[in-house]
Amino acid sequence: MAQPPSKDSAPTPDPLQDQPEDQPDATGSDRPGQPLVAPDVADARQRFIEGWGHYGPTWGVNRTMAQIHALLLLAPEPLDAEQVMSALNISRGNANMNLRALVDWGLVGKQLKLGERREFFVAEKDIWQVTKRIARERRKRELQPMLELLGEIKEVGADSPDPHAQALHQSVGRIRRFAGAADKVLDSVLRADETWFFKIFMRLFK
Amino acid sequence: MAQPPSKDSAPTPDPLQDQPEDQPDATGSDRPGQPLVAPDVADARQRFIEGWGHYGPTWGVNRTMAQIHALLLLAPEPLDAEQVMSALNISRGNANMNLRALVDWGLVGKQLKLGERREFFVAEKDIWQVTKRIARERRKRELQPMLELLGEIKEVGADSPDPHAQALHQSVGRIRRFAGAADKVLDSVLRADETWFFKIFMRLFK
DNA sequence: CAAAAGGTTCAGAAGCTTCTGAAAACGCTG
DNA sequence: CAGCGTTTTCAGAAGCTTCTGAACCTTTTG
Repeated sequence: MAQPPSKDSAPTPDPLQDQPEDQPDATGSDRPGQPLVAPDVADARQRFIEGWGHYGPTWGVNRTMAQIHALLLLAPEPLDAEQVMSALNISRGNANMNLRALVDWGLVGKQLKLGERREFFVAEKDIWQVTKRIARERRKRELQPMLELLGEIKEVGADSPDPHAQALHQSVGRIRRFAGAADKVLDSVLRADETWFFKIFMRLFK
Repeated sequence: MAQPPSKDSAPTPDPLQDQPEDQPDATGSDRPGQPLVAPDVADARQRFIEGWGHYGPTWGVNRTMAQIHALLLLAPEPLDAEQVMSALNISRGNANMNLRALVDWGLVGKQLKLGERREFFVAEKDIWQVTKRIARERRKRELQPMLELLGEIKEVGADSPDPHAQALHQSVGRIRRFAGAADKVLDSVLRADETWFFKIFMRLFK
């Protein structure tokens, strides 16, 4: 995180490869430049999981959590902890911890099958829901505390002649107005029904 | 990053205090519950810088970078490296590195005063510009590579009877459509003129 | 051109986060 | 209530990121 903006002029920023994961490519296909020969399913899965894991951290979930989420997104049916562990080559503790975190975030649901003691996990597959969940969390954890702080100091320096005090007061004011607006926007969007939201946006930005 | 959603029911999530920074409170004011006695300017500055630094990482800039940015946001006039170093108690190397990163991100500008060899730094004070810069960077670095990956694997499994292949194909399709829409929205917003954007939004979400 | 002032670099230190593996706890079922 | 399959916990290990401080480089000026 926080490298400076890519200065390199390479048009393709970076192949999403992360850790090559010594699980060998289950296929042997060596995808050529042309998309004529479609890469095989297992390969695509792998690439998706790596990509999702790669960008997870910038959404606020760590890499393993994101990989588990990706795995579950692609699973046609619920998986148990054991399956997650072996698919991603992670330890029991790690799997348990991150699965729980995913459940806490509301990105993954626990499912109990009758007559089964194991717990199974299913990902929320509706990406819009996923986005809303994350946005909601981050609003609560980041935007709102910041707003509160800004509210507390918004009057400071209002009527001081000192340029430092004035600069403070003005900056805080500007930021507060902006953050307040953003908060309102977010709130509306998060409350809004998906189709309503999309209808408006699709019209505006098509 | 990536703690699970706050389960604690405490309504005030967390005082933005981060590192108490043994620079003693420059004021001695002990702000009471009521905002009658406004906290003093130096105290407010400090709190703002700490808060900004605290949330920086979730925006993609690290803590020190965010603190420097905050410091510059509140400064009535350009600061040089020395001032940044002593205000935040960081080393020369650290200051240099993070200042440069801020310049690369486009969040801070270098300013040369005539007859001065030192470089001075000014923050972009327009928060909407700041937001756009960050959004633009992240779009380029995260959204677009992901879209490219999704494009490459979008056909995989399309006509396979295997449920794994089908699940893959469907998930990838859903995510790709969503990401594509998000990308278009972002693009429009980023191109758009500030006032235009705000006009529409303020109308929609007031 | 020597000294001074400022900027840059980088190897190692410090600090955080995440992961592992093993032990403990849990909760059925016979 | 013993045994078993499963989940949870946690101390230490591993790995990453960031920070420091000192050496190095560059530019200006007496």
